[in-house]
Amino acid sequence: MPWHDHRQFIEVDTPRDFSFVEGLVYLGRSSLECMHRVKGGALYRRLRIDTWDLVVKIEMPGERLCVHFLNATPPQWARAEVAHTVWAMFDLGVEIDAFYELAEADPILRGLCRKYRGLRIVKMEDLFEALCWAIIGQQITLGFAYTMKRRLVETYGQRLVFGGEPYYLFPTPQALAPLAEEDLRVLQFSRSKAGYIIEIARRFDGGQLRQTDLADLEDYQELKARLMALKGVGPWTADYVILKCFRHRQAFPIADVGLQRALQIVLGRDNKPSLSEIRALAKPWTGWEAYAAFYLWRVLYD
DNA sequence: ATCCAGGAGTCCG
DNA sequence: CGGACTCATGGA
Repeated sequence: MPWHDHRQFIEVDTPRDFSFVEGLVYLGRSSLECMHRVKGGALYRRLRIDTWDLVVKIEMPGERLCVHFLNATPPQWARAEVAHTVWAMFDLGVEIDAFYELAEADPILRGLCRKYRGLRIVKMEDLFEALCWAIIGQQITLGFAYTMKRRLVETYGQRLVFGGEPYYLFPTPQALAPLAEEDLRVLQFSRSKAGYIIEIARRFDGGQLRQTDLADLEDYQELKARLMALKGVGPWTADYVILKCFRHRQAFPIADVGLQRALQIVLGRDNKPSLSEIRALAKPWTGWEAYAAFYLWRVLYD
């Protein structure tokens, strides 16, 4: 992961077949997103690196990703950490050639991979945030999900205003662990979702649940099982979170309504494919299911 | 009112 | 295990 230091900004080398623009399309897919902003071909967001609380602008004017430090000048070790974070954020370590090779032989993926070439999974670095977001998004419209997340973030996250714009850190487990269900119900969380999220916050806070422990798990099935052991985390949430947070590329949220809608569009049908149909279609995608899902979602953002 | 939305838990054979 | 039923909440 080679990077170049310029003190007030860093540059990160990028592999072939990486489209920053496609990453921005994904990140900018909803105007209701509260954790970052896409503006003028750049991504603006807050980044917590140990004790360093950074506001960064990420752009790609040339062959390298460029991360500008807007509110501080972090030390060299923290800049190195930022380079690593950005590398992971855009999944730059994945050798995507194998996926494209597989896609060329697949009637569904072929067109998608040609059209959206360079699109890589945009990751979330924080497992707790990913779990909360997935649980929030269960069985409700995305618009309402964004509203719920914004309320949670505005109420329990940490706000920083820079350049007249608000930047938030997602609520920590420590911030949510002491809550009672009613505290989230007033934000229009259902009783069950409130309970799930608070319980998971307590697991993190108590140290029984640690992202690093799960990241060490080599086996996808074991990781999925560990996530599903949490109340409120079913197959869809587990796969969604693995896709967004972990390296395992087998993750495939097959029950995802968006995925089904995307397949309906790509197949040019007037109804959504059944789970068994999707299973059959996804057979050739073995080992790259997460990328297949991410590319399919992309058709929803056009 | 009715159906849907980036599901999960539970129970049953 | 796979299926059926229940729960839960706002939006269109």
